Amino acid sequence: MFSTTCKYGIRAVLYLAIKSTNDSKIGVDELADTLCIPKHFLAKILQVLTKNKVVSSSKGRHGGFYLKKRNKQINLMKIIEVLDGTNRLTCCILGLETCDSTHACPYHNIVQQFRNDFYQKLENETIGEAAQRIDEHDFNLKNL
Amino acid sequence: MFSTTCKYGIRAVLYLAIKSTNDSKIGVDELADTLCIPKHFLAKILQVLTKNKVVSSSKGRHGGFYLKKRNKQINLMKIIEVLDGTNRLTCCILGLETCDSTHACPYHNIVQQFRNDFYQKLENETIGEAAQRIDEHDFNLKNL
DNA sequence: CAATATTAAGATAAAAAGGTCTTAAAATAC
DNA sequence: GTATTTTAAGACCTTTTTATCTTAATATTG
Ligand code: FES
Ligand code: FES
Repeated sequence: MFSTTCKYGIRAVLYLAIKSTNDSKIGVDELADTLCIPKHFLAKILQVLTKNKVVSSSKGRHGGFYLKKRNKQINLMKIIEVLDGTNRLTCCILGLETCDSTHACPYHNIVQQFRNDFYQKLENETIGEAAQRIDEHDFNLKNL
Repeated sequence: MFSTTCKYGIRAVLYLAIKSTNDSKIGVDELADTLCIPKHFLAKILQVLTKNKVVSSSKGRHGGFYLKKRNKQINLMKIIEVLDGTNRLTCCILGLETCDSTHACPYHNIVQQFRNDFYQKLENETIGEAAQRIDEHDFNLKNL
């Protein structure tokens, strides 16, 4: 469904949304350590996300990655678009060229309903809202 | 969700279920051609499926791949197990080590309901039944 | 300004997935 | 039995994905 890159990216962004503030940024080391993600790989992912204005960063002492208010208003789908492209979520589960109800494969109908819902959630929920939801329900982001 | 291998495999098996009989087997060439799948790659996939008794084959003149009655009674999940392993469908969508309600990631609940349904379908529907359903509703298996 | 901490950038490597080719083996038809 | 057709098997190549490493740039602190 998501590439490993994208899984790492989503988890990192959500973690930042919960734990970082403008005054307390988080370094790649800590982030990679906490979330059990290969450090250099995560660094690269965060660079891409930074370049695409999904996360913010600052260099030097007490620097690190963090989310500005503006970043928290971005919706989750944006992360996926940046890291995986949009096609990955919408293409036919059996790999057929077209995926729509007029060329439905045998599993299209079963899959489509769910995908619409999931898609909606990803498009309508901001990073900030997701973070809040995670906090409230104590959802998991780490490999414990 | 599925690997390319598995997508090809599923489509090929379902096509065989619809079109082949004991007396009219289908060669890799025709199969690959019809379904737009790289020939040698498909051959390899079919070998694995044959070795695992999901499809049947015979060599020589008028040989090819086909499904025996027994093959048609196998459920779809078997194909996936053979080609992708079972883990791919059940693991956490964010890549966390454990995926269950007590260690739910932020999307576990949204995903789990669908996965259960899909899983059920794959486990409960035999290849023969799927073929019949495809025939009835004219579902698509080819890249037209 | 100098020392230091940290991201940015990009080259490189390793592993996995996807795809091709060649030869062998088997079954059938003649 | 021989020629032919077809799968079986496995070596090999290519591309994509995942992961690592090195150096540069930049900001902060003192
Ligand atoms: S056509 Fe296969 S999922 Fe839509
Ligand atoms: S814990 Fe993430 S999908 Fe189940």
